Amino acid sequence: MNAKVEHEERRRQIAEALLRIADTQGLQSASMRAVAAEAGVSLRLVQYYFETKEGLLLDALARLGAQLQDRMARWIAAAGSPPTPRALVTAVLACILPTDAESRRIARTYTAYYALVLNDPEALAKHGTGQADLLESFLAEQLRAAQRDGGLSPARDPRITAAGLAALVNGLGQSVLGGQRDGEAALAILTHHLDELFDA
Amino acid sequence: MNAKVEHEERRRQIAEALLRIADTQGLQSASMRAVAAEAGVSLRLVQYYFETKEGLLLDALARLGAQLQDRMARWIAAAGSPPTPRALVTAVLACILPTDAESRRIARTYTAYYALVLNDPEALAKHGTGQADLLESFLAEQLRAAQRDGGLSPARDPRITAAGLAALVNGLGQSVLGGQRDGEAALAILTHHLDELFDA
DNA sequence: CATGCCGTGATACAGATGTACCATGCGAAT
DNA sequence: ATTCGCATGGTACATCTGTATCACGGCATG
Repeated sequence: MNAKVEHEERRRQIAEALLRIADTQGLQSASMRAVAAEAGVSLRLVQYYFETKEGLLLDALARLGAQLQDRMARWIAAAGSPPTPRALVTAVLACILPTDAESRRIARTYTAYYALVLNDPEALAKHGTGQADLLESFLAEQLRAAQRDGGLSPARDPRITAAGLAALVNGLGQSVLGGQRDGEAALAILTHHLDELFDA
Repeated sequence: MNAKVEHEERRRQIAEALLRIADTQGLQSASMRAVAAEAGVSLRLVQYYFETKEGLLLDALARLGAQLQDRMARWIAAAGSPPTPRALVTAVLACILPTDAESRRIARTYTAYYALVLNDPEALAKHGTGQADLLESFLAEQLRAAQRDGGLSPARDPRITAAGLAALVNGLGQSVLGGQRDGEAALAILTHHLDELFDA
């Protein structure tokens, strides 16, 4: 049916307007009216397609997660075929770092949500740990594969090393968003650490 | 003069009420009226001691920074006398990690400010890079000292390693606040990485 | 043709928020 | 004793926010 397709299209249009505002002005500026104006629709329509504001926020957050997953899939695909474990780890981590417009947008928007979700324990339980745990598991698995291939010292603990790498890129991303350094400097620090990890 | 002392005392009382709300409910819940109620004073007094809300937010942020600096000074003092460079690095990094009530409070409150400041470029320039750069410089200096003492391989780049450590603890802190793991697990990951750094 | 549902618009409403204004008490200085 | 400045209280005001309500046109189905 055509109506349903347009429905989803409208929801996407409105949710992405919200994400655009969250990126450029922060979530506290994303009022229903501001989202409506940004999306070029009336306030009533935002209400119509998302009954409540919480619904809109949650839907947009889900779309943001999908966008990040898309980006990661693209960077993984660009890691070569077949990719080495080291290439996969490098791709995934570098992909998260705010080095270009898209990753900066995603990082900034995630940060906007982060502070909001920290004081909402139930939303935290639902959306918080899932993606991050998945990332760390993936990294740990690739590190184990690298150990089997001899590209990584067997003395390293894959789980702990994976957690450290994930935390490192998150922290580096924060420093980039905070203006402490630019994306290239952060990437240089990351690759430096990866070199030390895989060459020792 | 007594009046001035009370003045500062009132400002402290009100600013700490703001920080308490930012910690427990987030900065978006820290309205003038909420701060007044939390501090046990009238709305008019909050206006009187801080002409504008922005002034209150900035003052409270400065106090938060001082509290973190105090905590770091205490942890440095507890690192032994004379402390080894490694002990200093460990103390400073572990002190930032949200492992007890105070550090969790500071980390949560900083996060609340973080999202707000990200979309205010001028405030970002003033408060953003200073503390973080200072921390990294301190860490780099201690790493150089460790290299002179033979406790750290001279092959490591102090600046890059210091930046990596700072980013690591920030990222670990994020994961703790997000509920991905508890403070002890984060501390275990940090000490594991420090062991690998200093023993290799 | 009539009916009724769906998308859309305009607007109303209640509450919150930052700030401004007026008033009052009180201690000190003239 | 009067005046003056500071600390404090109460409250008004304009604006914004999320949500609810009323209204209208179109289109399909009976």
